Amino acid sequence: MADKRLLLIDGNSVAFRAFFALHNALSKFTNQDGLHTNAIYGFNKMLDHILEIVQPTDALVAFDAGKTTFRTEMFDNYKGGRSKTPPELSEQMPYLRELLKGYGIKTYELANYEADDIIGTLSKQGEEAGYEVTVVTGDRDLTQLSSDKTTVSVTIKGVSEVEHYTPAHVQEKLGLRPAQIIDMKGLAGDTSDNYPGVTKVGEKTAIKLLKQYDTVEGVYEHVDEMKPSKLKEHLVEDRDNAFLSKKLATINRQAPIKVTLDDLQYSGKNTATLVDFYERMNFQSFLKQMRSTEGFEDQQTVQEISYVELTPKNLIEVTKLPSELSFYLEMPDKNYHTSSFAGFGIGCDEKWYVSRNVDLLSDATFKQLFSDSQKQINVFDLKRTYVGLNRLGVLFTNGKNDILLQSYLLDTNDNSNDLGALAHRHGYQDIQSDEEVYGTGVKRHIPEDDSRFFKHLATKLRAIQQLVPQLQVELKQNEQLDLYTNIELPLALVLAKMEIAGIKVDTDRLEQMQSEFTERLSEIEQTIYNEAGETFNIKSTKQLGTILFEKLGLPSSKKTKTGYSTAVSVLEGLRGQAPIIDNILVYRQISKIQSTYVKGLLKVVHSTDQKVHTTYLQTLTQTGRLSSIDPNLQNIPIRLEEGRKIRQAFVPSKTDSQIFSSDYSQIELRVLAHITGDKNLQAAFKNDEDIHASTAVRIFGLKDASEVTPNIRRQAKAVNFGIVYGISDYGLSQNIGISRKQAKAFIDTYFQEFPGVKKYIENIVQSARDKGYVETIAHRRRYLPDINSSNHNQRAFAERTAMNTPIQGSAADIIKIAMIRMQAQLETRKLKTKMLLQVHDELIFEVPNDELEEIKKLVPSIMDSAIKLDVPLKVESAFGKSWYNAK
DNA sequence: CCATTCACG
DNA sequence: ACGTACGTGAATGGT
Repeated sequence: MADKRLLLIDGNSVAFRAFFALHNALSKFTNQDGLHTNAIYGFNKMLDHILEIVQPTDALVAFDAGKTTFRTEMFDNYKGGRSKTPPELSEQMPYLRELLKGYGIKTYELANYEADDIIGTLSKQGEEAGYEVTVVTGDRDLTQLSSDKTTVSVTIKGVSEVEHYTPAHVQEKLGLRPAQIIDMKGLAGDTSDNYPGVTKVGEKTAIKLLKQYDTVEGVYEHVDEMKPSKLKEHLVEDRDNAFLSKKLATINRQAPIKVTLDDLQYSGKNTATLVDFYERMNFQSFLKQMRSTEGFEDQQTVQEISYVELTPKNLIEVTKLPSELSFYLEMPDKNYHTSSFAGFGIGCDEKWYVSRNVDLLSDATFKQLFSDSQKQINVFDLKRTYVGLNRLGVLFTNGKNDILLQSYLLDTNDNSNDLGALAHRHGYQDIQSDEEVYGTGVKRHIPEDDSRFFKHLATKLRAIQQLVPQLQVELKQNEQLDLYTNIELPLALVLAKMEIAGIKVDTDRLEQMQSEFTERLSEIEQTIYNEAGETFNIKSTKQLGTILFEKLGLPSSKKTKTGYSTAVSVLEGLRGQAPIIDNILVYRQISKIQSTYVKGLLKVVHSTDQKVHTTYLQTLTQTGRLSSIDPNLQNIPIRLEEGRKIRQAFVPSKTDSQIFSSDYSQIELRVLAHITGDKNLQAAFKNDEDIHASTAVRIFGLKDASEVTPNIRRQAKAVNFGIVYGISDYGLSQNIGISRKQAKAFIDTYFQEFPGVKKYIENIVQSARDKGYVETIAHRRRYLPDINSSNHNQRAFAERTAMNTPIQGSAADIIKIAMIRMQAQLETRKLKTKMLLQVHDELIFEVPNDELEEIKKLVPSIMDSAIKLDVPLKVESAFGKSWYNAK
């Protein structure tokens, strides 16, 4: 084996081969995010195989830079007629580059040149520098590069098997020298690259001619001597084509590449990067393979890091740190309102201070530090940190960069609660995930070994520092700095304060409800057992299905993956056919209230203050809405009276106070009117009309609102909802129980009456196709990778999302701005009123009676002026002695 | 750990 | 011809 071995891979061609080799199994190769991975997988297999054989000292993967090249300039139909790359393959290309990064192999592309030319140029340079060169490709044209120093390996049967072309092998297969490949292509042309060659001349004839005359030039020098024949006529006729085709087939071996052989050293793969990558691609077999490799543990370790353990004695040192710092507070449980504290770290520029003793944070040193406006503290998850510090009696007012919040804004999928995983996704490798250090499931625990724990804390601080400038640049590129700085960052503090405030729960009321429901449930249960003729678990859809559709022989309509559907919509269709149906519906309703709301809430009331403290997830939803967990206070019942009574248990924590609630009226349709610019929709809001009624007038062609019956209004309302959700005739027909044809007619009329809305829908879908994402008013961004999918369902879903996200998301932007201004007003006016909850278009407060008059004016005025739209925003308010009474 | 159901906007 | 409304979280049963 030579000392210097150069491996050159044609990235596009191998990826293409890999994709089609595993095309049958396409649906099996998808990761957690729905990304197809078959080409990446196949490419990886090929790489492992070829690296084993070649053991290169230097390596590069070349990619095509784009459609236009110097060849398309020579012949504008070059590669014309080729069907475009399937989106399921294109979506994999960026990840292929990530894979190669993990393998430590450089990639390169050059505008106006194909990957072939890069490879031709480097192989020539390599030969001259004394390398043994191996070229890997799926394209046999490249065999023109084979020589005594260069082997061209062409993938066959899938991708990991290759056929090695040496000059001898070319001779054996074709009877030609490698250099004659281009002459063969000149005469025969190439259908896949769409250039013609000579009419009626294929590979066979071309080879015969070349054996006699050696080259295209040779053929034409002697064409006059040939006996008259059809072949001769074609040769003469297509002379120009032959020379052009030869030129097109010739690989440029002097492309103006910017890489040199010195850049291509190959020193083996980066295990940590690959493990992370394989996890994201869900490549279990490669992961297993890596774990079984010897020295895996060693390779996992990140770059060394030093730290100082903080103690009361050296506490003073943190005051001497520079003004911009990283801080991390470790709370092992998911719920930070109740979690224990494991430790913390602070520092910058390789001076990392760590400790398990969180009591140190309560020292005046830190109290001063965290409210010093001259300092800027960077963290991962500001809201979590704020609440944690608050529990330790420390007010945290100078948080600057929250890398969790920032990476979520950059890509809403990037919302993992693991700093290590986040860092890896942003290309920073010197950190392990919590899972790796703390373990998973029941085995998860903070290491007893100080050095292991402290090192992990220090690497977190380092990762924060490294990522802050990078994310800053990316936010700026996306025009999202304003969204971060003026909305999400201040909102994090507002939310923290709301969570800390909590809402008081009347547990006596809940317990009273619990015993009432228990009694009612056992009565209904008995009736159902009697009607069924046996006892069974009513909560089991499987058992219930058997009883209803087999034992009682009721007609089953809808099925689920696992059996009969027993959803409400199905049961409602069976009403009247058997008395058991009504009882089951009532049982379901009551037991839902009982288990989720009565028992569920009682479980999470804090015994210290009789309150529930929800956690808002600020970095979860794909639209920019908040979500609420543990408990979820955004889905407390309201539609049915039975459930609505739950709201009686949410009460003011102080005497002589009220629960006050303000909500935006029709905010999504108002946002729709603004974004689409539709004049008719805007006029309805400007005139403060009942929007569903005026929609009804338009789509049913009525004279005026007086002709709108409740049923017609209901249908118009469903159409309005449908528009916001990204309408389909089927969806609408299901929702209001009409035929699909009728639904389609409604939609068509709607678009005639509201042409601006129609135009918007067309434009937003096109823009999503072009850019790959959609945006809200405040530049919140959602990527839609499926918008160009060849799968109809996925594509249709992405199109509906493209319509809905700017609307739902802009409404979320608006209420977030209102919340920030509201909290600011409460503080500057030194009011005792507390903002407690947000339910998407509604804010709930606890208001002392003597502030009620002020709040009644203040809240709506702030909410309706949060943002200036082309239509007015409308806010409605109510208050009472419980949330139930605030209606 | 996934599927189903149902609570909310 | 495809098979559907958009965004969430919690409880439960069953593998």
